[in-house]
Amino acid sequence: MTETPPAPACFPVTVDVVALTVRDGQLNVLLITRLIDPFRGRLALPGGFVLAGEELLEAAGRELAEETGVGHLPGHLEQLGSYGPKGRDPRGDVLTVAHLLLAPDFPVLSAGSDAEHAAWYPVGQVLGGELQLAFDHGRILGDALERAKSKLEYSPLGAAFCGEEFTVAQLRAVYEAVWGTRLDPRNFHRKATGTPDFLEDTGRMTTGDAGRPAALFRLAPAARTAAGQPARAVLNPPLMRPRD
Amino acid sequence: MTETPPAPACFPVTVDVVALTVRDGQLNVLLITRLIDPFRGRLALPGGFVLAGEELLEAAGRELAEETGVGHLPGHLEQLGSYGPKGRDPRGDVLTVAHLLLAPDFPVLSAGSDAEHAAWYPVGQVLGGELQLAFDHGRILGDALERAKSKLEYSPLGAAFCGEEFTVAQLRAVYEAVWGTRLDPRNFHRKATGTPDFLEDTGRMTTGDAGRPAALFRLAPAARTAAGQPARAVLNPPLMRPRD
DNA sequence: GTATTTATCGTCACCTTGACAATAATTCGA
DNA sequence: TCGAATTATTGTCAAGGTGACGATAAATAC
Repeated sequence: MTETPPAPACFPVTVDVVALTVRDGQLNVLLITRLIDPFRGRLALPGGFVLAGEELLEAAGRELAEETGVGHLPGHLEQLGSYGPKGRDPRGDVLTVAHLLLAPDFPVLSAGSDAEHAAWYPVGQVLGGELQLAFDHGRILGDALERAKSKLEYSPLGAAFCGEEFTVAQLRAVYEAVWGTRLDPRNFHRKATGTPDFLEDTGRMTTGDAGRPAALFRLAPAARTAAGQPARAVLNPPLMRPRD
Repeated sequence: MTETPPAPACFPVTVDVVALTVRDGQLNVLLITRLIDPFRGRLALPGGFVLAGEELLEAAGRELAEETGVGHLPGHLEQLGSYGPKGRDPRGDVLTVAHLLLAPDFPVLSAGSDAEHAAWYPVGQVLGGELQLAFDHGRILGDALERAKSKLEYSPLGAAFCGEEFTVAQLRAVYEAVWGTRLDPRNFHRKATGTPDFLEDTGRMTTGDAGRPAALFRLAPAARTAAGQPARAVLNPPLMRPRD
């Protein structure tokens, strides 16, 4: 058999992004429709090659912005993990570094006809349905969901799905969508507002919605990074997700 | 994934391994002494280039085995995260995928004079002391420690530091070394033996040690993978680590 | 207005934790 | 050989967190 040359092993490196949001109480993931082979016509995670001189997070943010047409990405972006390089692309070995974006619902610009079309898809529909993702993106999505679920337990990252200010019920809807369970509103309210360094009352209230107005909260300073995004683990003991 | 750009961006890809163990009640990390520039003479994480046709975990295991001279790696190996490629190696952009090994203490073969010397170093000495790791390995080590600490909370992975069979006290020593705290032996015993699907009594006891003989446990089947290594998250509620 | 909806506050039993007493079963040392 | 020391294990108890659910507040819907 042929010997593998001892030359330093170089690989094409891509970044992929699992962008999650909650729309109408459903967890959604951002997917693009591939216009070229392999997997032409299939849905895939947005992503692309890392450019020279770029950091991984940077590349992930750039690719996502390019493919959705948004200027500034909302939400929290973090690295998920790396996959490959063996056997995940029929064209050859490609290493991909997957990322996870937890974001409030944002509109995806329907790009022109020659660009790949990006859109939100309900996660349940992607996993359970006949939709099959390109490459190993189904596995990556699965890992991303598991990460998202567990992050909500012990970090304030659920707030990344909400806007700057939000009600306890909106935050609860995030937990319910990500975990796929119903939570008792009263117990959730007690835990969310009672956990130190989690939520901060803005003093303002919602108006116009059905039912009693709700207090508006924002993330407490201790739960935010300098950039304003939720970061530090503060939920101790964790917000426990019901195990089956 | 997007269309292939004119010049697909390729990078040299390495794997690094943060191998942790507990020796004499102290958390230790496996480091090699670099024999070549850059950072000649400095301590660094073991690692090396990913070869064509290799998976990441495979490459990490191979490199670690090569540099320590052990045949079969004990313990639990998992991916930690990727770093770079920008600005971490003075010779150029290199992407590295860091890994984490939690293992029982194993002897490192002192390799010949021309090979890089691998040895265990107490983590406290590496972090606090004048020892400065090569490249961005100090940051990687820091991330690895944080990962290890949090894994012990909600997974049975502490047992990866022990052998096949172990006493509750040995497991407690692992927690104390990794977390850098003292734990009450009685409360730890209650939690460890009382958590379903965590420990399984072998029916055998220790002999010869000072004090009352201790019962020998192994990981419960539900906490093991097929390979025998601890895997599934079972500690719910978690084994809480004392926060400052 | 009255019904409905949603938010928020309380209550209570149960469970887990942290602190610590008590007992068991061995080795160590005189 | 016999206490002393050491380590393991079982309990006890108060404090705090959780799950289940009643009750009340404050808006919109009809």
